[in-house]
Amino acid sequence: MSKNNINLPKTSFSMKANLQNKEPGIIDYWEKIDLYKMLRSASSGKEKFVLHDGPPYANGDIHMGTALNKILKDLIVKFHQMNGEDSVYVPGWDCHGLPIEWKIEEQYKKNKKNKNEVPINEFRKECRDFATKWIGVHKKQFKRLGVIGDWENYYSTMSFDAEAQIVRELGKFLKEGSLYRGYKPVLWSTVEKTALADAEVEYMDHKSDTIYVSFNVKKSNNEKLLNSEIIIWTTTPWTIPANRALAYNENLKYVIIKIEDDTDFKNKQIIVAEDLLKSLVEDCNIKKFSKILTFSGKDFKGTICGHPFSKIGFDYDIPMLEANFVTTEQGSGIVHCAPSHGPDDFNLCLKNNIRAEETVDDDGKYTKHVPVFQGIHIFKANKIVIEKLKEQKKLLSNGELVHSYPHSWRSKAPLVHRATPQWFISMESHGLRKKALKSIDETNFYPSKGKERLRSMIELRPDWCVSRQRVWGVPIPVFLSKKTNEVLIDQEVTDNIANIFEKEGADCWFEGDTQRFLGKKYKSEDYQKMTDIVEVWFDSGSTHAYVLEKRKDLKWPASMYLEGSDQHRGWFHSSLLESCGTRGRAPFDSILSHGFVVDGKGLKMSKSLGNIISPEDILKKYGADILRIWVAASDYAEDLRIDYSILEQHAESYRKIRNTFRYILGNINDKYEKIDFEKIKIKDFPELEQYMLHKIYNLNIIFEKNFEKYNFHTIYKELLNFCTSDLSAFYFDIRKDTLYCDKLESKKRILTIKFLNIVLEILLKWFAPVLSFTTEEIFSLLKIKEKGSIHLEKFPNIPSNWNNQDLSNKWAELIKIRDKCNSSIELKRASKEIGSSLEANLKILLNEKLITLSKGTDFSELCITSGAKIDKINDKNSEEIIIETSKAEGQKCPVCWKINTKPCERHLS
RNA sequence: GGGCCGGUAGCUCAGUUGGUUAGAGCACACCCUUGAUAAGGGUGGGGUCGAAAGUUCGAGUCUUUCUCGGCCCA
Repeated sequence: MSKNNINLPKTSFSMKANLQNKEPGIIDYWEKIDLYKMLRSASSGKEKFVLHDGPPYANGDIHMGTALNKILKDLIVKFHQMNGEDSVYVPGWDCHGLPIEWKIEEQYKKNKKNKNEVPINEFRKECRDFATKWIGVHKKQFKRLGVIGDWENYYSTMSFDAEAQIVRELGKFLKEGSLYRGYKPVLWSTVEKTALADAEVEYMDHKSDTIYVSFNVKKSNNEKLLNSEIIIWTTTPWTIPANRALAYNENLKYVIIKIEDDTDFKNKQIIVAEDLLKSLVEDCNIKKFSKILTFSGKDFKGTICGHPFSKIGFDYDIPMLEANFVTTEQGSGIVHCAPSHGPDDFNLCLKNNIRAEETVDDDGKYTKHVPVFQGIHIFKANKIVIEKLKEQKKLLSNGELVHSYPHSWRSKAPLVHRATPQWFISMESHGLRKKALKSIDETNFYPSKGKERLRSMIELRPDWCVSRQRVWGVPIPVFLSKKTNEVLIDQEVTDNIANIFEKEGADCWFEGDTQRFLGKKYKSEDYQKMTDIVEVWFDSGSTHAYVLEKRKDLKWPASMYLEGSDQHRGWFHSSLLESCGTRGRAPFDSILSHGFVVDGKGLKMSKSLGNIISPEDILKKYGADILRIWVAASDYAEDLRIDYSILEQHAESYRKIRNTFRYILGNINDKYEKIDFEKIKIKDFPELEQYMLHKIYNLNIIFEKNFEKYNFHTIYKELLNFCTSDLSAFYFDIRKDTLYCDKLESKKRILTIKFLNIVLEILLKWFAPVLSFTTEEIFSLLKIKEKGSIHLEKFPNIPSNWNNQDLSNKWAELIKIRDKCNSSIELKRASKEIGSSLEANLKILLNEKLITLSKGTDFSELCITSGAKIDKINDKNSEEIIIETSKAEGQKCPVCWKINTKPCERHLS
């Protein structure tokens, strides 16, 4: 008589998870039953929750950041779905842009092919194919993570309808008048006659002419500066004709010296930064000079200078502007600014209302905007500039310098910054900045710090440059009048272009008849077609228009946009601006941003540090559910650390959760019985179960409260603690005796089984968004529904009558006594008097208050001992709890293993 | 270099408006169990809160500086 008489747990749910091999089968199952479609039809008519997918770039395998992003999205989508909403997720991809263009060009390079000899649409087709290929790869990888979405009907920025809608969106800015043509310096190759992106630039040594040039002070608030000349230093003499301003740093000290050498500068006063005086004096070979005075950079405020060529046609004011990019590394501490030839110069001048203009043309020749030099090539201009400066007695000194300088990766020719015509969307002309700031106020941010971050960027940003001189993208759908150089603004033309793109894709812009875009109203020979393309942030910033607005299964605005915190300057930003410009408000109600994935020490992952972990590695070693736990358990508001010891820890927690399920499944023998929570008569249950139901009630409140704030790591921690502390170490341990040793028909055992069914259902549902695979494994094992899925279920409704605060208070006291008992038992165990707690008998000494409280409580059951007696403590007023543990005497019942001097009452025969 | 954010036990996270010996789970150590068994239970050790200075009767919690790290910008 032993094992045959007891009810040991039995289940087909294995202890070992073997997730890496089991999960793909579950994904196949979801595809087979078409889970996404089932979800949609099951929740049709429900309130929609739309998490609009920010499109990843269709290029290269996914990394941890992408995995984090997609899993987090999936968690939120599933939480809302199980919350009873119609939670729709349509994934998308970002396809246009330079990185893909670059990859194709690299392939060309390998095959000794020249991009310029390939017809543009052949090249574009290769880009399209490349993106298509990676969409396929990504799709597979995302599905493997357990992400449920409309994978068949995904969106992409290169679909014809997207390309058409991008044209329409830009057309709205054009029509409104906020899209304008301006100038901005870009890195330009005069050899290839093209703009280059940073990625196409190689830095190599280059010998430059250097000059020290003087600018005379014309006006100043500070009298002592009058009659002096400001000295600047530059390595690009050819930019002097394009000079429009001088920059100083108000934190530097400057000095006025009087030159006494017998040169062009004899008896002239010059101004330079004090820290650079010594090197300047050496460089310019100044032998004799006297210091007049030193002053703070702040004193420059309001100073106006004259151009060194003022006498030969450059007769305009050169204001001095404050700029913190001015340093004392080299030069004179005052920087000459040509807004058409440097990004710093450009931005500083823009801030001070000095616009850049086209000073140099595509070939590298000065334009008509530059007197004297018009038609001269800039690379031949240095000599002439130096000569003219000498003539004007403005050249303090000149020399040569070998330094690192940008060159074209193709031709190896040196590059220049050159203001080129670009298309901008004005932040001010139609109140775009104001609208965007208002929208930010009306948006919920998770975490809240995102709001400030986005706001400060919008507050400060310059006009939005939406044009790029590239090939792979949507063309800027604009015509310029050849006669007047004016922009053609006609809604009919825009609509016409969009409609053609919708049918044929944007490739047709680059070949064939131009007349078809213009329609009958205009003649193609009168107009110049733009060849720039739209920058990709405008593409993805418009997804709300061609995805949210166009699809019937979605809604505008989206409930949420969710991306990494870098997207405050990226997609959040461009979507906000695009939508505010065209629709007057943000395309989202809320924004959730997450931190970056870093290694176990908080350092970013990099090849050189060798600390990169790929999702693929984790899937192979642990499986997707462990990765999902990592996401759920981490605080996404900060950076998320990951390494193998962290994963190992989560895998350990997973095992605990898995065994919690296994214990339940084993004891119900895989036979799940649905319990109607509303019909439960709570008072039928023993107090222990009532207390556990109260715990569940409380946990549910925590669950709901934290779901509202998207605090998944709190939810996960609470659920894990519940499994570990409340179930495994407490309830399960106590009820083993009932489950194993009571007869099947015992009322207590039946109620215990009933309770296990309740907990099973609740835990399955609560864990489903995180443990998408494991909960599905259990769900299908229970054979609850043919073609069913845990993901079609809703979160449990916990009846309010499970709440029982009085009972909870009482049990808090009982558990305190239990803890004391355990400590006492442990002492006996340490002294080797007993081993198992069943070898112990307890004598519990309590005050009267606690004795009353403990009435009806069997501490031998609670503490899993063979016996427990309660007695009055000697000192009446004592708050103390005294436990005396003794070794149980008598016979061990072969069934329940309790030791008693009398035969076991439950297991007599 | 600038803007923003962050640094609490080995790990993941809690720490309300500044107030008693800084918490949880995991990991670890030891013990028990062998009827959840590559499982389960018990007990216990461990942090002075990135560093320093300051405000205060009192600071993980406020201020300043520094340091380390992350994102964005230059």
